[in-house]
Amino acid sequence: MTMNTMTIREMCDAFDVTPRTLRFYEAKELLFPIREGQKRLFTKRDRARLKLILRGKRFGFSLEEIRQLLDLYHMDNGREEQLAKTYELAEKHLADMEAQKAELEVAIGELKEQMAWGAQRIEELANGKTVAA
Amino acid sequence: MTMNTMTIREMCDAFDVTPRTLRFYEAKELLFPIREGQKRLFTKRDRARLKLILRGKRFGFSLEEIRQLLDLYHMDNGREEQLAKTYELAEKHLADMEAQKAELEVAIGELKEQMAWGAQRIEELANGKTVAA
DNA sequence: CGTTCCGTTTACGTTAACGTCAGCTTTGCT
DNA sequence: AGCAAAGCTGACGTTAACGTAAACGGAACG
Repeated sequence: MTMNTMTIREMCDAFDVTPRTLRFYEAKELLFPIREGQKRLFTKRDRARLKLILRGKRFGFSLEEIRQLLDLYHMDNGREEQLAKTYELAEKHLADMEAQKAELEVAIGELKEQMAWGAQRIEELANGKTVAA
Repeated sequence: MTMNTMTIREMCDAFDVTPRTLRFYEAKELLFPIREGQKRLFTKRDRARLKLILRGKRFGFSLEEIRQLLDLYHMDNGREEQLAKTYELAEKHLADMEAQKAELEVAIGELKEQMAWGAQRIEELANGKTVAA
């Protein structure tokens, strides 16, 4: 059967991060690799979490924010109170992300406009040069 | 006629930043307020740039990246070479932003799924409690 | 005319997210 | 047995993006 855990190096290669980063995330309680003697063994759960961590980072969330969000992905535990709070947090982040998406669309539109204008300028310059030459 | 420049405090109120931030951006050559004696006066151009800076930050670009991108928004100067380079840079950023948008859409979808699942759990808990009470 | 703001410069402090280095086991070859 | 590679634990260094404090200048007000 396929080994269900990965060494730190395998993780680094798979996710393109350094060992330091993985240890750092463990220290910050974002990952919980099990120990075989001294060595860390990363489970499927760790891999799922790391994937979400890296994604979160790309969207500008802090590690602390991400840590809280990750609770959403193993909601199976925790009592009602905690569950509800986590859910609220998720709602906020969802709103955040949708706002971000909307703004991103605007920004993309504007950038495209600018680029069209820039392309025009460049073409004009090219023509001018050709003619002048 | 409406005064075309703003003091540092007016800027802070308008954009919700601190004076320190504006001076910092000036030091980093992101803004170029004119001077009336000692005091800074921010022009319409500065306001447009600041708006773009803050937007860029929300998308996770560094100030240095933003500074380079800002050149795109006053492309009127600079010769062909520089123009082309700036254009290339813009293309990269555009690709970046579109990739970010795509990923964001996936992430939003997944988060929604998780939240639906979480809502289900919460409801079950609520029902269980009601019955048990 | 004193003081209270607003603004300025200079400079050191801070936080997040790692990088880097030293020194120590453990493990796999040979 | 010997030794290099891989991992581990501190612990200090680094960068970006400001925060914060000290010390000063002009102007507006009672």
